[in-house]
Amino acid sequence: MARSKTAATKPGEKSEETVRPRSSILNATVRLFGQQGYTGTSMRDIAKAVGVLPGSLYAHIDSKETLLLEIVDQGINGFLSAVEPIVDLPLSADERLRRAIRAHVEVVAENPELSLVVFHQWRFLGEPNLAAAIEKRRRYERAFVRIFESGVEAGLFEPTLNKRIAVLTILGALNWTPEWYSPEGSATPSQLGDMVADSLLSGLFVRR
Amino acid sequence: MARSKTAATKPGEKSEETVRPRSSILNATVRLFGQQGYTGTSMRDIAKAVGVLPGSLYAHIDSKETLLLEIVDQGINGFLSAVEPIVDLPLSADERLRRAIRAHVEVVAENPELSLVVFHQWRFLGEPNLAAAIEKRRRYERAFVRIFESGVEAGLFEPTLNKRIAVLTILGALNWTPEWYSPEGSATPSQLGDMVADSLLSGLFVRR
DNA sequence: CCTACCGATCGGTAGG
DNA sequence: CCTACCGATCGGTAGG
Repeated sequence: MARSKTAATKPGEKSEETVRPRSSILNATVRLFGQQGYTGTSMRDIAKAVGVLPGSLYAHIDSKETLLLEIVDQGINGFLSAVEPIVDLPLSADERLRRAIRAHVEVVAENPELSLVVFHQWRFLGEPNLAAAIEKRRRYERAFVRIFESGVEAGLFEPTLNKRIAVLTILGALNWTPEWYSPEGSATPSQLGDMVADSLLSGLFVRR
Repeated sequence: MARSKTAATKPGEKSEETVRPRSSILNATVRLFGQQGYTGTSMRDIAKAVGVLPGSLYAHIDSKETLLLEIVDQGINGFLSAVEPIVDLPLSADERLRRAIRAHVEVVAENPELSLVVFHQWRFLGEPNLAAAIEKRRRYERAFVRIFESGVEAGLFEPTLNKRIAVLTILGALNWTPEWYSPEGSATPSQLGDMVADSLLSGLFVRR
């Protein structure tokens, strides 16, 4: 099995290693946390998936919760760095919202299991990190709020809509995408994002 | 099963019991499963919440998974029985969709924690019951598909929308509601449902 | 990364 | 519903 000790590689030195153990632990953990949840995954599950004995994991990671923290934090950052730059682009609000939705679906498609962890497992973080994760999630919501608000100000979006509910509706639809996204589908992530944007922006009624 | 009752009360006999132990176990379990998840909740957590020693729970329930099964099944049934009767009502598709959305939000508001369990914890059911739960979830989705399709057939809903994505968008927004619903808000569940329906049916653009 | 192991906690049961 | 307890599994560690 995994007979790959990379003692030959010193820090800073160029390495042609296949996969460094830390990354393969993180990858396996993302998959397991996504499928079974944080509390439903044991360190032994992770060790088995990596092909190592349970105790050996601790040569590369600090604790189960540190693993969760790294995954959730890196995961949220992926969404933030994809969507936040769109907020202030010199484009109409509907076009910016469409691009934000598309970006969101693309990030989900890049790693659906990571997205599942991001949306569902952050609750299990301990208290200093929990607050930080919640704050980052709020930042993400705010990006959509700002686009929506600028659309209302521009006279483009319906001002009588309840702003909070409208944004929560959009975010709900988006946060649910990792639940149904499948790489098997024929549509590209970008096309899927456009379809979601079509539904959300123009609603269901026939365009006349 | 579980014919274990307090010995003083015979079946059929009137009982002035305050809360029967079975119900208080189920109530506590819904709350804990909703907050900590199925795998994150121990039988000892439940026992403590009920005010009883861990072993005593088994006088009233069969197993942890049976508890989950009952909760998920009863929970899904609540959504199905609220929404399915609306599908074939002699009303326009948009009015039926609005009522279905309102009904969904009302069911969520009735017991947000139960809704969280229904939407997130069904994965942990074992195999005969898992398939049954998935089938019931599909039935729920089909109710919305049918309303949407009848709206397209009636020339009311936009036929160029991707049907599957449009319905998944709606369901995503709805399935996310227990994540943000708070009984503290000033709007009633029915009003909240209307706001969600406003966003989803007509989209964001100004009505002219 | 393995061997060997720790104390704590898990779901659940026998017998009252 | 309690007492008393079961074997299994948990996250994690010491020392190589």
